[in-house]
Amino acid sequence: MPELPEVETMCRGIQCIAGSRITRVVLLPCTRRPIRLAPHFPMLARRVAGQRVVSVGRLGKRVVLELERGDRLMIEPRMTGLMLLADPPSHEHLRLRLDLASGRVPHVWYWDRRGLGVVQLLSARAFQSWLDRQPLGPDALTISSAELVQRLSPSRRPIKVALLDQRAIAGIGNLYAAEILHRAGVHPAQPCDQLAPRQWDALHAALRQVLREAIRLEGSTLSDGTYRNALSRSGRYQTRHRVYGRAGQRCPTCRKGEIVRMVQAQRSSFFCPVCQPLGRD
DNA sequence: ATTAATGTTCAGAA
DNA sequence: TTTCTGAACATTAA
Repeated sequence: MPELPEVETMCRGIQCIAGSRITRVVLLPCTRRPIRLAPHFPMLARRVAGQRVVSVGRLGKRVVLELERGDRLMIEPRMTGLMLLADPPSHEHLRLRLDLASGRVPHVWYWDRRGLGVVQLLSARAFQSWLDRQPLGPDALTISSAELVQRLSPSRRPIKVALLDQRAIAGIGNLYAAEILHRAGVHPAQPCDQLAPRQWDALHAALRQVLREAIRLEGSTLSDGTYRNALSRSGRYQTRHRVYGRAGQRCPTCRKGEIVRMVQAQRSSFFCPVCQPLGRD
């Protein structure tokens, strides 16, 4: 579930570790199976000890810790991964602890309730070749209107499906795609190559508004309560959801339409048929 | 007790 | 080249 706003919140929350030296990496026991680590992690883990954290950054939906020797600790939270400064809420599943020699906090944790996330330690070269192999699109938070149109409009795919394609644009997941399309008044099934210029403008504006507001409110904590910020506090954007997870309810914007759930690319899409008519306006 | 749903990425096929 | 399908992951709600 962590999408751009949640991952951005994690990065901001642990920003204070930048400059700290990692004294050791501890993989704590978990109830079932270990988190999915790169196969060579145990060997490379020793490399981490003693290195200073140069920067904490976000790459799409991933957290990237840049270390002083150029190594990157790349964390992909997938469904239930979290970066925490506070102690993890339970002993279940993966806990990766980086002990810090300096700074205000002694440890930073990666905790993953279901263990679906991926943690990789990459050398500078491996990181570069990963970037070459896995070209992410421009970040959704900073993409320009022209770039959005240029990258998405040639496709015949439904706009909802294209928004989820990280090579086209990086950071958007299922939840925010639904909210963005609703705010823009665009039907999720509308083919990209059939959006009118004014719809692209609306989409670009909605993209910025929704993501910025979601970051301001520290992301969305759904009913399962898994997602938390670095200090273990819930996000608050879920109170602003207008369509996501609200099938059958009246649309809070127009108060006329009933939110519909449909399946696209094996994912749930939610939209209001009144606010989001199919077609060019 | 079984099944479906959940979000994301990736391998492989059309 | 582009687009689609299915698998994998762990857990829980139905």
